[in-house]
Amino acid sequence: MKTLRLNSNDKAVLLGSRFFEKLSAAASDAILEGAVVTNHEEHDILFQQDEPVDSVFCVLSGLVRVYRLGKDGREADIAVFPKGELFGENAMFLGNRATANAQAIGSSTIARLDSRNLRKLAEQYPDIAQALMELLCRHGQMAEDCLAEDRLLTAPQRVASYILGHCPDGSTTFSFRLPFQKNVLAGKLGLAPEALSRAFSALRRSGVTVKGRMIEIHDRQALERF
Amino acid sequence: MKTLRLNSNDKAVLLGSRFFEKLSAAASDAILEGAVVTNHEEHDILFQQDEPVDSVFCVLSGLVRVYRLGKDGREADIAVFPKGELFGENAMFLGNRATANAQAIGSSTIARLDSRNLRKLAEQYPDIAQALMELLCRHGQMAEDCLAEDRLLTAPQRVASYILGHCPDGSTTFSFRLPFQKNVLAGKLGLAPEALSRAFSALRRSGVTVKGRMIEIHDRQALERF
DNA sequence: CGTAGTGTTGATCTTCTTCAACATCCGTGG
DNA sequence: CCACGGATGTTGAAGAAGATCAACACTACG
Repeated sequence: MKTLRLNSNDKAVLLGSRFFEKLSAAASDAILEGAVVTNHEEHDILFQQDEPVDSVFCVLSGLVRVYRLGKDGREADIAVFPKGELFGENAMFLGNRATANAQAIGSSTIARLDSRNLRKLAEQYPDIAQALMELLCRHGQMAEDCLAEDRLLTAPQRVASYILGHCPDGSTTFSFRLPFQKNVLAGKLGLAPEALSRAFSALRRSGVTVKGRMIEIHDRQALERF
Repeated sequence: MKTLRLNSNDKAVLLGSRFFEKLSAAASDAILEGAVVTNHEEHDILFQQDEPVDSVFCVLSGLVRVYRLGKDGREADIAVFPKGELFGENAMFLGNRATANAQAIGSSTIARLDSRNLRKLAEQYPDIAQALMELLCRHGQMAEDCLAEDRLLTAPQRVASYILGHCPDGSTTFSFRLPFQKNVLAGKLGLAPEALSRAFSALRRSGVTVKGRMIEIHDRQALERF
């Protein structure tokens, strides 16, 4: 795999991300010092469970799916990360071993930040430590949210919840475009693609229109009650 | 609720916990400065979703269940914490609001560490920041593990996995006592109590004996294959 | 225009929940 | 010490929710 230096656009994406936004320029520069970029085709594997990993990753373009493998080869998605999100930071605290697999969805550009460096910097800059804690917390929260939704909600309810998550608070009517294929959404929600399809059918009766990747919500309240 | 100072036993439990073990005495003292202890009966609520929380908690004795509530009142366990475990640290990074509920299982003693103080100390002592990151990472990992197991394993497989988690690596035969009622285990595994019961029945045919809270494994390999 | 990839629908099967009945365990008070 | 009652756990039967498999539709793109 060819590794490149960051170009200015890469840098802009990184600095605009949740992780970097509160950091001083000095801290950011120190982290990005030595960062590299790789390009990936659809389905490329970025790292695999139990293998050594010495970077923290950031999606510069495209999408990354993080998942675990079952003994039978089935896959369970843990998270899907869009442009601007850091991931793979867990390995840093667990002996530099990945606890999951990561795969590019569509062709993607990925930045790699040296985790040893990041760790050292976290000792030096309290801001970086703080940013790392917030990152870990967000990711923990994401997993807990998923777990709770899986256990409390049916498939159509999970889909409704996902849709509502994209819907600004005030509005009763709203529409948006899915940021990825339904395939991927199904995985993220822990559903078979067929189940997602059926869930959309069920929601259609509650004022949700689905055409391709476009979702229209005609009655927010109805969805919330679902 | 009556709040007490830490007694020497309380301190011993805290200092022996995963979180404190790598900290210097100075750091530990600084954190425990101003810590208080509360006693709770079974089912007491320690904090509730969306309510302000300004402490990080530690179980000194007993057990604590962290869970979310569904719209219909159903509950989904996120985690169960035994003696010596810190919890509730997420609120610290999310505007001091709890994102879940916490409840004592059986009568329990709980330490409360001021989160504002802890946060300040994390800036000052890199060790503390490091310990916090490891805590967050562990808890995130726990949630991801649960999520993956929920999605990849059937009820008997999840129970087998739980049992294997208590079984030292080398042994083929092993026995241990459940650290809590089956009720609680069911919740932790995301199962109805009946499903847990049936899972134990299924495992009995693979060399697992269950009598009260005692679990005996007669053939580790058989369990792993399950 | 044809083909591969993606999504939908139907039918069936498995798994788990739910509800109800029953069994077992345990502490309390007679 | 025994008897009782409540809590806890087990078992059975019915039902709901999803998974899976198969067929088909739609779309995109060469």
